[in-house]
Amino acid sequence: MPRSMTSTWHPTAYRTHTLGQIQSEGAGLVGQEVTVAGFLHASRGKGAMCFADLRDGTGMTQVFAKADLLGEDALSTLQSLTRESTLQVTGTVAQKRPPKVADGETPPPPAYEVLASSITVVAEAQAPLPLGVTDTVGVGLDTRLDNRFLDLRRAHVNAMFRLRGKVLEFGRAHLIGEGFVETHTPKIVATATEGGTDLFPMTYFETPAFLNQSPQLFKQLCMSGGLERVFEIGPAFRAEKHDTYRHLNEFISFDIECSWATDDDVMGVLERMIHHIWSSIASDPTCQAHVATINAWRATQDEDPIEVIVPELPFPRVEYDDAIRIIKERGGTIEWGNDIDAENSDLLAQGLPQFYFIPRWPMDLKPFYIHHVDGEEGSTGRQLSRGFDLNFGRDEMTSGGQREHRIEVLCDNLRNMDLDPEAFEFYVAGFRHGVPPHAGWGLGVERILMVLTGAKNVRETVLFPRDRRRVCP
RNA sequence: GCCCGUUUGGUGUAGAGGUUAUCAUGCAGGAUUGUCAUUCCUGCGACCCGGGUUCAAUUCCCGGAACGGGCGCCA
Repeated sequence: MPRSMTSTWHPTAYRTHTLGQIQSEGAGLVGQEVTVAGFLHASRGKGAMCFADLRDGTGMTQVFAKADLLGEDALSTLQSLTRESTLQVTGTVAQKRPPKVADGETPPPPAYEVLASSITVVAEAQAPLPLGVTDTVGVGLDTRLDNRFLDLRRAHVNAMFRLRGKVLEFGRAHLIGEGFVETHTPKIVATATEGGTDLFPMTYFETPAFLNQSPQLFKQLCMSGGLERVFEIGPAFRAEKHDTYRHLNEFISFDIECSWATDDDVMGVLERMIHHIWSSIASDPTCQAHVATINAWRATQDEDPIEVIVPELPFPRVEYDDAIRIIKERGGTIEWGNDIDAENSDLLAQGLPQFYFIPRWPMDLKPFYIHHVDGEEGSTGRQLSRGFDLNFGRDEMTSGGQREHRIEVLCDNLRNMDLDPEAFEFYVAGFRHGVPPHAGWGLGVERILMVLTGAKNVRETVLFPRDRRRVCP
């Protein structure tokens, strides 16, 4: 499996080096003139000298300024510049004087700074800031989201989104390695794709249309089209007026569909992919640095550090039938045929500290496109399906299953669920001229990120979340 | 959609029927400093909106708005 590529930062019109390079390549740069740029993270010193911490996307470097090198005017400009202003600094690289350390303590590794010879204020930051980028005082989520551009400058928030990118990178790499092809399906659709959930209506020229709730039906048509193994990472829209820590009205769904496969086969794909993501993050130094940044913040908030614990393969499987029995044994109120609600999920999750599958749900709890095998019945004699969920603790990460490829059964399912096969003709047609048996799943990217980063609210894992009350920014 | 709660400087908070409204952070000015989350001094800055009760409401009551938590449903 290809490792994550090491990124190369080329010089740009605004800088010769990144601030990260000043630190990582500092020994070789001492005495050399460089131009760097970034946000003014902090500045100290109002007298004859000034220490300014400059921050860019790669790290932080101290700029040291004295009047004899920089000039009186430029020095006082720097000293009066507001936090978070952007500036460009030209100067020579030098090794920082090591800090005083108490006896017995080991001195820190050498660090490098820029002795400023000229500065350009690019864009001044208005004060006061709507939220403090470097402050350790807590900030309410709503204030943060209203000012997300500033919130993102905070180290632990920035680290969250860099980790998000890595999760997608590792997940994508794993699926490509298993022979899956990346695809895109339409987000503007003419009919309700699955029924059940509320959709956002829109107008497509003169035709009523909707934002797609999932790529489900289209990725199945790809199976009919012989693409064999596809995946898609894309948005899904749900007009549900829910208001919880784990729901969004726009989220990113990580979907696969796989031909000549059963539910058990694609559970294997899913657990191998998650295992790959976790083990890649655990062994990637950049990711570990992001985790450390998040943990440094958590420490200031009296929160326990997060740990990247690579889950063991295979993940536990607790069939629906057993899940109901276990919940009852633990005192939960539930009947065979009920969905497993949050409270009962808590009971079930006892003793299951990580990811676990719940396969073989009752057929009448699953959508029309889920396959069933005649004769597979639960303890009450009712028909089971080949649908499964993947949970972490109480939270559902994935739902998936083997799909119904038998056209007569598919149409029966539609009718049994009060849906009209005519309305799904574009989909049903795909089963009329030969189709492989197939299976797949959809994984909530944000929910996976909650697990990885310890975020208690799904909104933390999305740049600009869309929820019941928020469409802006 | 249902239930519960919250709303105090830019940010995060404490608090009480009558206070100079607490603390932290921030901001402004000053002193100190090749600093390492500098330190110290001085100052600035707030009770969500409407109505009611009361001699007096930011505090109690009602309504609204905004936000947060729980549930349903889902990924």
